Amino acid sequence: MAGLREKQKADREKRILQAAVTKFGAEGYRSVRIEDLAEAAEVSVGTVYNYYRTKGDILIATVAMEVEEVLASGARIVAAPPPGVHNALCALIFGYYDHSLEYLSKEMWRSAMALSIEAPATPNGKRYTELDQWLGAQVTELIAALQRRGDVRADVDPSAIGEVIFNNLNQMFIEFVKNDATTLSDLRDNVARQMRPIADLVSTSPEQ
Amino acid sequence: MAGLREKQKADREKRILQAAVTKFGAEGYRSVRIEDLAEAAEVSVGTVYNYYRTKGDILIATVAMEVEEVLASGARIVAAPPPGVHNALCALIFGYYDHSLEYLSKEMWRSAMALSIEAPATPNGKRYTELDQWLGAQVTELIAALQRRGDVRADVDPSAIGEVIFNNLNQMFIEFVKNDATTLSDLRDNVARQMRPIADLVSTSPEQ
DNA sequence: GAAAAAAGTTGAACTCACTCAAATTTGTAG
DNA sequence: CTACAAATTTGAGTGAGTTCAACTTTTTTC
Repeated sequence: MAGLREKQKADREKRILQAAVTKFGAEGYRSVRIEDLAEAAEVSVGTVYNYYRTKGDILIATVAMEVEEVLASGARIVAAPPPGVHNALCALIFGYYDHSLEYLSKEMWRSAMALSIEAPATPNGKRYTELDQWLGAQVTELIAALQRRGDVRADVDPSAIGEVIFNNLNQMFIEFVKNDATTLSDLRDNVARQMRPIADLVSTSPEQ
Repeated sequence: MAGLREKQKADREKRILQAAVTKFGAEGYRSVRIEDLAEAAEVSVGTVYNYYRTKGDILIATVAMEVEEVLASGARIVAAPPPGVHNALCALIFGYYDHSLEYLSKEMWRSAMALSIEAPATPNGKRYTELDQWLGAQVTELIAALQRRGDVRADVDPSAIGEVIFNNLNQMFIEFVKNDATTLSDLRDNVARQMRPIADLVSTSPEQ
Protein backbone atom coordinates (compact mmCIF):
# COMPACT_ATOMS: atom_id res chain seq x y z
CA MET A 1 0.00 0.00 0.00
CA ALA A 2 1.39 3.36 -1.04
CA GLY A 3 0.51 5.03 2.25
CA LEU A 4 0.30 8.75 2.76
CA ARG A 5 3.51 8.71 4.74
CA GLU A 6 5.49 7.12 1.90
CA LYS A 7 4.15 9.65 -0.53
CA GLN A 8 4.97 12.59 1.70
CA LYS A 9 8.47 11.28 2.30
CA ALA A 10 9.21 10.89 -1.40
CA ASP A 11 7.72 14.29 -2.03
CA ARG A 12 9.81 16.01 0.62
CA GLU A 13 13.03 14.39 -0.59
CA LYS A 14 12.27 15.47 -4.14
CA ARG A 15 11.49 19.02 -3.05
CA ILE A 16 14.78 19.25 -1.15
CA LEU A 17 16.79 17.90 -4.09
CA GLN A 18 15.00 20.21 -6.49
CA ALA A 19 15.71 23.19 -4.25
CA ALA A 20 19.35 22.12 -4.13
CA VAL A 21 19.75 21.82 -7.91
CA THR A 22 18.15 25.20 -8.44
CA LYS A 23 19.83 27.11 -5.64
CA PHE A 24 23.31 25.54 -5.91
CA GLY A 25 23.34 26.31 -9.63
CA ALA A 26 22.05 29.86 -9.24
CA GLU A 27 23.76 31.03 -6.06
CA GLY A 28 26.67 28.63 -5.66
CA TYR A 29 27.07 25.69 -3.33
CA ARG A 30 29.02 27.63 -0.74
CA SER A 31 26.66 30.54 -0.32
CA VAL A 32 23.46 28.49 -0.07
CA ARG A 33 22.64 27.75 3.56
CA ILE A 34 20.79 24.67 4.72
CA GLU A 35 18.20 27.05 6.07
CA ASP A 36 17.67 28.40 2.54
CA LEU A 37 17.13 24.92 1.16
CA ALA A 38 14.76 24.11 3.99
CA GLU A 39 12.75 27.23 3.32
CA ALA A 40 12.59 26.60 -0.45
CA ALA A 41 11.55 22.99 0.13
CA GLU A 42 9.03 24.06 2.80
CA VAL A 43 10.50 21.88 5.50
CA SER A 44 12.57 22.58 8.60
CA VAL A 45 16.33 22.40 8.91
CA GLY A 46 16.08 19.18 10.90
CA THR A 47 14.10 17.51 8.15
CA VAL A 48 16.77 18.26 5.58
CA TYR A 49 19.15 16.32 7.79
CA ASN A 50 16.67 13.51 8.03
CA TYR A 51 17.03 12.94 4.29
CA TYR A 52 20.66 13.88 3.74
CA ARG A 53 23.45 13.26 6.17
CA THR A 54 25.42 16.41 5.39
CA LYS A 55 25.31 19.41 3.09
CA GLY A 56 27.86 17.61 0.93
CA ASP A 57 25.54 14.64 0.65
CA ILE A 58 22.97 16.84 -1.07
CA LEU A 59 25.58 18.05 -3.54
CA ILE A 60 26.74 14.53 -4.35
CA ALA A 61 23.16 13.53 -5.04
CA THR A 62 22.88 16.24 -7.68
CA VAL A 63 26.27 15.41 -9.19
CA ALA A 64 25.45 11.70 -9.31
CA MET A 65 22.45 12.37 -11.53
CA GLU A 66 24.70 14.16 -13.98
CA VAL A 67 27.37 11.44 -14.00
CA GLU A 68 24.75 8.76 -14.63
CA GLU A 69 23.63 10.58 -17.76
CA VAL A 70 27.24 10.87 -18.88
CA LEU A 71 27.75 7.13 -18.39
CA ALA A 72 24.70 6.37 -20.51
CA SER A 73 25.85 8.57 -23.36
CA GLY A 74 29.33 7.01 -23.11
CA ALA A 75 27.85 3.54 -23.45
CA ARG A 76 26.41 4.49 -26.84
CA ILE A 77 29.86 5.47 -28.09
CA VAL A 78 31.48 2.29 -26.79
CA ALA A 79 28.81 0.26 -28.58
CA ALA A 80 29.67 1.83 -31.94
CA PRO A 81 32.98 3.73 -31.82
CA PRO A 82 33.92 5.99 -34.73
CA PRO A 83 36.80 4.75 -36.92
CA GLY A 84 40.36 5.28 -35.71
CA VAL A 85 41.76 5.10 -32.21
CA HIS A 86 42.24 8.83 -31.76
CA ASN A 87 38.78 9.64 -33.08
CA ALA A 88 37.11 7.04 -30.91
CA LEU A 89 38.92 8.16 -27.75
CA CYS A 90 38.16 11.80 -28.39
CA ALA A 91 34.51 11.07 -29.11
CA LEU A 92 34.13 9.34 -25.75
CA ILE A 93 36.11 11.89 -23.77
CA PHE A 94 34.54 14.94 -25.39
CA GLY A 95 31.14 13.38 -24.75
CA TYR A 96 31.99 13.35 -21.04
CA TYR A 97 33.33 16.88 -21.06
CA ASP A 98 30.53 18.45 -23.07
CA HIS A 99 27.87 16.97 -20.81
CA SER A 100 29.64 18.01 -17.64
CA LEU A 101 28.52 21.62 -17.43
CA GLU A 102 24.95 21.07 -18.55
CA TYR A 103 23.45 21.14 -15.06
CA LEU A 104 26.49 21.71 -12.86
CA SER A 105 28.67 24.77 -12.43
CA LYS A 106 32.43 24.53 -12.05
CA GLU A 107 32.02 25.50 -8.42
CA MET A 108 29.68 22.57 -7.83
CA TRP A 109 32.16 20.18 -9.45
CA ARG A 110 34.97 21.57 -7.32
CA SER A 111 33.02 21.09 -4.13
CA ALA A 112 31.89 17.61 -5.09
CA MET A 113 35.40 16.50 -6.00
CA ALA A 114 36.81 18.01 -2.83
CA LEU A 115 34.20 16.16 -0.79
CA SER A 116 34.91 12.84 -2.44
CA ILE A 117 38.60 13.19 -1.64
CA GLU A 118 38.24 14.55 1.87
CA ALA A 119 35.55 12.16 3.07
CA PRO A 120 35.93 9.02 0.94
CA ALA A 121 34.39 6.71 3.56
CA THR A 122 31.04 8.51 3.76
CA PRO A 123 28.14 7.33 1.58
CA ASN A 124 28.70 10.49 -0.49
CA GLY A 125 32.33 9.87 -1.11
CA LYS A 126 31.85 6.20 -1.88
CA ARG A 127 29.10 6.97 -4.35
CA TYR A 128 31.25 9.46 -6.23
CA THR A 129 34.27 7.16 -6.28
CA GLU A 130 32.11 4.35 -7.57
CA LEU A 131 30.81 6.45 -10.43
CA ASP A 132 34.38 7.42 -11.24
CA GLN A 133 35.30 3.75 -11.42
CA TRP A 134 32.46 3.11 -13.83
CA LEU A 135 33.75 5.86 -16.06
CA GLY A 136 37.23 4.37 -15.93
CA ALA A 137 35.86 0.95 -16.81
CA GLN A 138 34.11 2.49 -19.79
CA VAL A 139 37.38 3.78 -21.20
CA THR A 140 38.93 0.34 -20.80
CA GLU A 141 35.90 -1.15 -22.54
CA LEU A 142 36.41 1.18 -25.46
CA ILE A 143 40.07 0.17 -25.82
CA ALA A 144 39.06 -3.49 -25.67
CA ALA A 145 36.36 -2.93 -28.30
CA LEU A 146 38.86 -1.21 -30.58
CA GLN A 147 41.27 -4.08 -30.03
CA ARG A 148 38.63 -6.65 -31.03
CA ARG A 149 37.95 -4.59 -34.13
CA GLY A 150 41.67 -4.64 -34.96
CA ASP A 151 42.31 -0.91 -34.50
CA VAL A 152 44.45 -1.45 -31.40
CA ARG A 153 47.52 -3.69 -31.36
CA ALA A 154 46.90 -7.14 -29.91
CA ASP A 155 49.85 -6.93 -27.50
CA VAL A 156 48.40 -3.93 -25.62
CA ASP A 157 46.79 -4.48 -22.20
CA PRO A 158 43.47 -2.60 -22.47
CA SER A 159 43.03 -2.12 -18.75
CA ALA A 160 46.51 -0.66 -18.16
CA ILE A 161 46.14 1.79 -21.05
CA GLY A 162 42.50 2.47 -20.25
CA GLU A 163 43.31 3.34 -16.64
CA VAL A 164 46.11 5.67 -17.63
CA ILE A 165 43.91 7.44 -20.16
CA PHE A 166 41.04 7.76 -17.71
CA ASN A 167 43.26 9.05 -14.95
CA ASN A 168 44.63 11.60 -17.35
CA LEU A 169 41.24 12.82 -18.55
CA ASN A 170 40.01 12.96 -14.97
CA GLN A 171 42.98 15.02 -13.84
CA MET A 172 42.60 17.32 -16.84
CA PHE A 173 38.96 17.81 -15.88
CA ILE A 174 40.01 18.69 -12.36
CA GLU A 175 42.39 21.34 -13.70
CA PHE A 176 39.59 22.58 -15.95
CA VAL A 177 37.12 23.12 -13.12
CA LYS A 178 39.82 24.63 -10.92
CA ASN A 179 40.37 27.46 -13.38
CA ASP A 180 37.32 29.51 -14.25
CA ALA A 181 39.08 31.03 -17.25
CA THR A 182 39.66 27.72 -19.04
CA THR A 183 37.02 26.90 -21.65
CA LEU A 184 35.70 23.53 -22.76
CA SER A 185 37.40 24.18 -26.07
CA ASP A 186 40.78 24.66 -24.33
CA LEU A 187 40.23 21.44 -22.45
CA ARG A 188 39.35 19.50 -25.59
CA ASP A 189 42.38 20.83 -27.45
CA ASN A 190 44.78 19.94 -24.65
CA VAL A 191 43.46 16.44 -24.21
CA ALA A 192 43.38 15.80 -27.96
CA ARG A 193 47.06 16.78 -28.08
CA GLN A 194 47.87 14.41 -25.21
CA MET A 195 45.92 11.54 -26.72
CA ARG A 196 47.60 11.84 -30.12
CA PRO A 197 50.89 10.09 -29.22
CA ILE A 198 49.12 7.47 -27.10
CA ALA A 199 46.70 6.71 -29.93
CA ASP A 200 49.56 6.48 -32.43
CA LEU A 201 51.55 4.15 -30.21
CA VAL A 202 48.74 1.68 -29.61
CA SER A 203 47.34 1.79 -33.16
CA THR A 204 47.85 -1.04 -35.62
CA SER A 205 47.62 1.29 -38.62
CA PRO A 206 50.74 3.22 -39.74
CA GLU A 207 51.19 6.40 -37.76
CA GLN A 208 49.72 8.60 -40.47
CA MET B 1 68.60 45.74 13.29
CA ALA B 2 66.99 42.44 14.18
CA GLY B 3 64.59 44.07 16.63
CA LEU B 4 62.78 42.25 19.39
CA ARG B 5 59.53 42.48 17.46
CA GLU B 6 60.96 40.71 14.39
CA LYS B 7 62.35 37.94 16.52
CA GLN B 8 59.10 37.42 18.39
CA LYS B 9 57.14 37.35 15.15
CA ALA B 10 59.36 34.67 13.60
CA ASP B 11 59.25 32.74 16.83
CA ARG B 12 55.46 32.80 17.05
CA GLU B 13 55.03 31.72 13.44
CA LYS B 14 57.41 28.83 13.98
CA ARG B 15 55.62 27.76 17.15
CA ILE B 16 52.27 27.75 15.36
CA LEU B 17 53.60 25.70 12.44
CA GLN B 18 55.31 23.28 14.81
CA ALA B 19 52.10 22.83 16.77
CA ALA B 20 50.28 22.20 13.49
CA VAL B 21 52.71 19.54 12.26
CA THR B 22 52.57 17.74 15.60
CA LYS B 23 48.85 17.98 16.26
CA PHE B 24 47.63 17.42 12.70
CA GLY B 25 49.76 14.30 12.48
CA ALA B 26 48.75 12.96 15.86
CA GLU B 27 45.07 13.89 16.08
CA GLY B 28 44.09 14.53 12.48
CA TYR B 29 43.54 17.80 10.66
CA ARG B 30 39.78 17.77 11.09
CA SER B 31 39.65 17.22 14.81
CA VAL B 32 42.29 19.78 15.74
CA ARG B 33 40.66 23.12 16.52
CA ILE B 34 42.34 26.45 15.96
CA GLU B 35 41.98 26.96 19.69
CA ASP B 36 44.09 23.83 20.26
CA LEU B 37 46.84 25.11 18.00
CA ALA B 38 46.72 28.51 19.69
CA GLU B 39 47.04 26.91 23.11
CA ALA B 40 49.94 24.66 22.04
CA ALA B 41 51.73 27.61 20.45
CA GLU B 42 51.01 29.82 23.48
CA VAL B 43 49.22 32.50 21.50
CA SER B 44 45.58 33.50 21.13
CA VAL B 45 43.19 32.44 18.39
CA GLY B 46 43.38 35.88 16.80
CA THR B 47 47.15 35.65 16.55
CA VAL B 48 46.98 32.38 14.64
CA TYR B 49 44.86 34.22 12.08
CA ASN B 50 47.39 37.01 12.00
CA TYR B 51 49.94 34.56 10.58
CA TYR B 52 47.73 32.22 8.54
CA ARG B 53 44.67 33.29 6.63
CA THR B 54 42.67 30.10 7.21
CA LYS B 55 43.01 26.71 8.85
CA GLY B 56 43.69 25.30 5.39
CA ASP B 57 46.54 27.74 4.97
CA ILE B 58 48.30 26.15 7.93
CA LEU B 59 47.88 22.71 6.42
CA ILE B 60 49.21 23.78 3.04
CA ALA B 61 52.27 25.23 4.73
CA THR B 62 53.07 21.84 6.25
CA VAL B 63 52.37 19.99 2.99
CA ALA B 64 54.49 22.40 0.99
CA MET B 65 57.55 21.57 3.09
CA GLU B 66 57.07 17.90 2.25
CA VAL B 67 56.58 18.48 -1.49
CA GLU B 68 59.68 20.62 -1.68
CA GLU B 69 61.76 17.77 -0.29
CA VAL B 70 60.20 15.42 -2.81
CA LEU B 71 61.06 17.77 -5.66
CA ALA B 72 64.68 17.92 -4.55
CA SER B 73 65.02 14.15 -4.39
CA GLY B 74 63.34 13.90 -7.81
CA ALA B 75 65.88 16.29 -9.31
CA ARG B 76 68.69 13.91 -8.35
CA ILE B 77 67.02 11.10 -10.29
CA VAL B 78 66.42 13.25 -13.36
CA ALA B 79 70.09 14.25 -13.30
CA ALA B 80 71.23 10.61 -13.47
CA PRO B 81 68.36 8.29 -14.39
CA PRO B 82 68.84 4.51 -14.04
CA PRO B 83 69.09 2.56 -17.33
CA GLY B 84 65.85 1.69 -19.15
CA VAL B 85 62.68 3.73 -19.52
CA HIS B 86 60.58 1.65 -17.15
CA ASN B 87 63.26 1.60 -14.48
CA ALA B 88 63.85 5.32 -14.71
CA LEU B 89 60.15 6.17 -14.53
CA CYS B 90 59.58 3.88 -11.59
CA ALA B 91 62.60 5.24 -9.76
CA LEU B 92 61.25 8.78 -10.02
CA ILE B 93 57.65 7.89 -9.19
CA PHE B 94 58.49 5.58 -6.31
CA GLY B 95 60.76 8.28 -4.93
CA TYR B 96 57.72 10.57 -4.79
CA TYR B 97 55.51 7.95 -3.24
CA ASP B 98 57.94 6.70 -0.63
CA HIS B 99 58.61 10.21 0.63
CA SER B 100 54.97 11.16 0.78
CA LEU B 101 54.04 9.66 4.12
CA GLU B 102 57.19 10.62 5.96
CA TYR B 103 55.67 13.60 7.75
CA LEU B 104 52.10 13.61 6.51
CA SER B 105 49.23 11.25 7.20
CA LYS B 106 46.80 10.19 4.51
CA GLU B 107 44.16 12.34 6.16
CA MET B 108 46.40 15.41 5.87
CA TRP B 109 46.95 14.71 2.18
CA ARG B 110 43.24 14.29 1.63
CA SER B 111 42.45 17.59 3.27
CA ALA B 112 45.21 19.39 1.42
CA MET B 113 44.10 18.02 -1.93
CA ALA B 114 40.48 18.84 -1.20
CA LEU B 115 41.46 22.40 -0.32
CA SER B 116 43.46 22.89 -3.49
CA ILE B 117 40.48 21.77 -5.57
CA GLU B 118 37.77 23.59 -3.68
CA ALA B 119 39.54 26.91 -3.27
CA PRO B 120 42.04 27.09 -6.14
CA ALA B 121 42.15 30.89 -6.19
CA THR B 122 43.33 31.31 -2.59
CA PRO B 123 47.04 31.58 -1.82
CA ASN B 124 46.81 28.05 -0.36
CA GLY B 125 45.30 26.53 -3.42
CA LYS B 126 47.61 28.31 -5.80
CA ARG B 127 50.66 27.21 -3.84
CA TYR B 128 49.62 23.57 -3.97
CA THR B 129 48.75 23.71 -7.67
CA GLU B 130 52.10 25.32 -8.38
CA LEU B 131 53.97 22.56 -6.60
CA ASP B 132 51.97 20.01 -8.58
CA GLN B 133 53.03 21.70 -11.79
CA TRP B 134 56.66 21.51 -10.77
CA LEU B 135 56.28 17.78 -10.20
CA GLY B 136 54.67 17.40 -13.61
CA ALA B 137 57.47 19.34 -15.24
CA GLN B 138 59.95 17.02 -13.58
CA VAL B 139 58.40 13.96 -15.22
CA THR B 140 58.56 15.68 -18.61
CA GLU B 141 62.19 16.53 -17.91
CA LEU B 142 62.93 12.90 -17.23
CA ILE B 143 61.35 11.79 -20.52
CA ALA B 144 63.34 14.45 -22.36
CA ALA B 145 66.55 13.33 -20.65
CA LEU B 146 65.87 9.71 -21.63
CA GLN B 147 65.19 10.85 -25.19
CA ARG B 148 68.51 12.72 -25.37
CA ARG B 149 70.21 9.59 -24.11
CA GLY B 150 68.53 7.55 -26.85
CA ASP B 151 66.32 5.43 -24.58
CA VAL B 152 63.11 7.09 -25.80
CA ARG B 153 62.08 7.22 -29.45
CA ALA B 154 62.86 10.53 -31.16
CA ASP B 155 59.32 10.92 -32.52
CA VAL B 156 57.74 11.05 -29.06
CA ASP B 157 56.64 14.41 -27.65
CA PRO B 158 58.11 14.43 -24.12
CA SER B 159 55.64 16.96 -22.74
CA ALA B 160 52.53 15.13 -23.98
CA ILE B 161 53.72 11.80 -22.60
CA GLY B 162 55.12 13.41 -19.45
CA GLU B 163 51.83 15.11 -18.67
CA VAL B 164 49.86 11.92 -19.16
CA ILE B 165 52.22 9.97 -16.92
CA PHE B 166 52.17 12.63 -14.25
CA ASN B 167 48.40 12.95 -14.30
CA ASN B 168 48.19 9.20 -13.93
CA LEU B 169 50.59 9.00 -11.01
CA ASN B 170 48.84 11.92 -9.35
CA GLN B 171 45.42 10.32 -9.71
CA MET B 172 46.79 7.01 -8.43
CA PHE B 173 48.15 8.84 -5.42
CA ILE B 174 44.74 10.40 -4.81
CA GLU B 175 43.15 6.95 -4.84
CA PHE B 176 45.89 5.75 -2.51
CA VAL B 177 45.24 8.39 0.12
CA LYS B 178 41.48 7.98 -0.25
CA ASN B 179 41.69 4.37 0.88
CA ASP B 180 43.32 3.77 4.24
CA ALA B 181 43.68 0.06 3.51
CA THR B 182 45.88 0.54 0.42
CA THR B 183 49.60 0.20 1.13
CA LEU B 184 52.52 1.91 -0.54
CA SER B 185 53.46 -1.47 -1.92
CA ASP B 186 50.02 -1.87 -3.57
CA LEU B 187 50.38 1.57 -5.06
CA ARG B 188 53.84 0.86 -6.44
CA ASP B 189 52.72 -2.45 -7.97
CA ASN B 190 49.71 -0.91 -9.67
CA VAL B 191 51.63 1.99 -11.12
CA ALA B 192 54.49 -0.23 -12.27
CA ARG B 193 51.95 -2.35 -14.13
CA GLN B 194 50.44 0.73 -15.77
CA MET B 195 53.82 2.14 -16.74
CA ARG B 196 54.98 -1.09 -18.40
CA PRO B 197 53.06 -0.73 -21.67
CA ILE B 198 53.75 3.02 -21.86
CA ALA B 199 57.44 2.42 -21.31
CA ASP B 200 57.49 -0.34 -23.93
CA LEU B 201 55.69 1.81 -26.46
CA VAL B 202 58.00 4.80 -26.18
CA SER B 203 61.23 2.79 -25.84
CA THR B 204 63.73 2.51 -28.68
CA SER B 205 64.98 -0.88 -27.52
CA PRO B 206 63.07 -4.05 -28.52
CA GLU B 207 60.16 -4.74 -26.21
CA GLN B 208 61.97 -7.46 -24.34
C1' DG C 1 -13.91 5.58 16.34
C1' DA C 2 -10.59 6.13 20.23
C1' DA C 3 -6.22 5.17 22.18
C1' DA C 4 -1.64 3.55 21.88
C1' DA C 5 2.52 2.91 19.01
C1' DA C 6 5.50 4.15 15.37
C1' DA C 7 7.46 7.34 12.33
C1' DG C 8 8.75 11.80 11.18
C1' DT C 9 9.21 16.86 11.98
C1' DT C 10 10.80 20.75 14.42
C1' DG C 11 13.87 24.60 15.93
C1' DA C 12 16.60 25.95 19.78
C1' DA C 13 21.15 24.82 21.21
C1' DC C 14 25.98 23.41 20.25
C1' DT C 15 30.48 23.49 17.90
C1' DC C 16 34.01 25.55 15.49
C1' DA C 17 36.14 28.58 11.83
C1' DC C 18 36.72 33.16 11.45
C1' DT C 19 36.39 38.63 12.61
C1' DC C 20 37.25 43.04 14.76
C1' DA C 21 37.32 46.77 18.20
C1' DA C 22 39.75 47.40 22.33
C1' DA C 23 43.95 46.57 24.98
C1' DT C 24 48.83 45.67 25.11
C1' DT C 25 53.47 45.70 23.70
C1' DT C 26 57.30 47.57 21.12
C1' DG C 27 59.66 51.31 18.88
C1' DT C 28 60.72 56.37 18.50
C1' DA C 29 61.08 61.40 19.39
C1' DG C 30 61.95 65.17 22.46
C1' DC D 1 62.78 59.05 31.21
C1' DT D 2 58.28 60.30 29.41
C1' DA D 3 54.90 60.70 25.90
C1' DC D 4 53.35 59.54 21.70
C1' DA D 5 52.82 56.45 17.54
C1' DA D 6 52.83 52.07 15.30
C1' DA D 7 52.42 47.32 15.29
C1' DT D 8 50.59 43.27 17.33
C1' DT D 9 47.83 40.53 20.37
C1' DT D 10 43.59 39.44 22.36
C1' DG D 11 39.09 36.95 23.15
C1' DA D 12 34.27 37.82 23.04
C1' DG D 13 31.20 37.90 19.15
C1' DT D 14 29.21 36.18 14.51
C1' DG D 15 27.55 32.84 11.21
C1' DA D 16 26.67 28.38 9.37
C1' DG D 17 26.60 23.26 9.65
C1' DT D 18 24.90 19.84 12.64
C1' DT D 19 22.36 17.49 16.66
C1' DC D 20 18.60 15.99 19.62
C1' DA D 21 14.77 16.03 22.97
C1' DA D 22 10.13 17.47 22.62
C1' DC D 23 6.23 17.67 19.61
C1' DT D 24 3.01 16.22 15.53
C1' DT D 25 1.26 13.35 12.27
C1' DT D 26 0.25 8.92 10.48
C1' DT D 27 -0.62 4.08 11.21
C1' DT D 28 -2.09 0.19 13.80
C1' DT D 29 -4.76 -2.08 17.36
C1' DC D 30 -8.87 -3.23 19.81
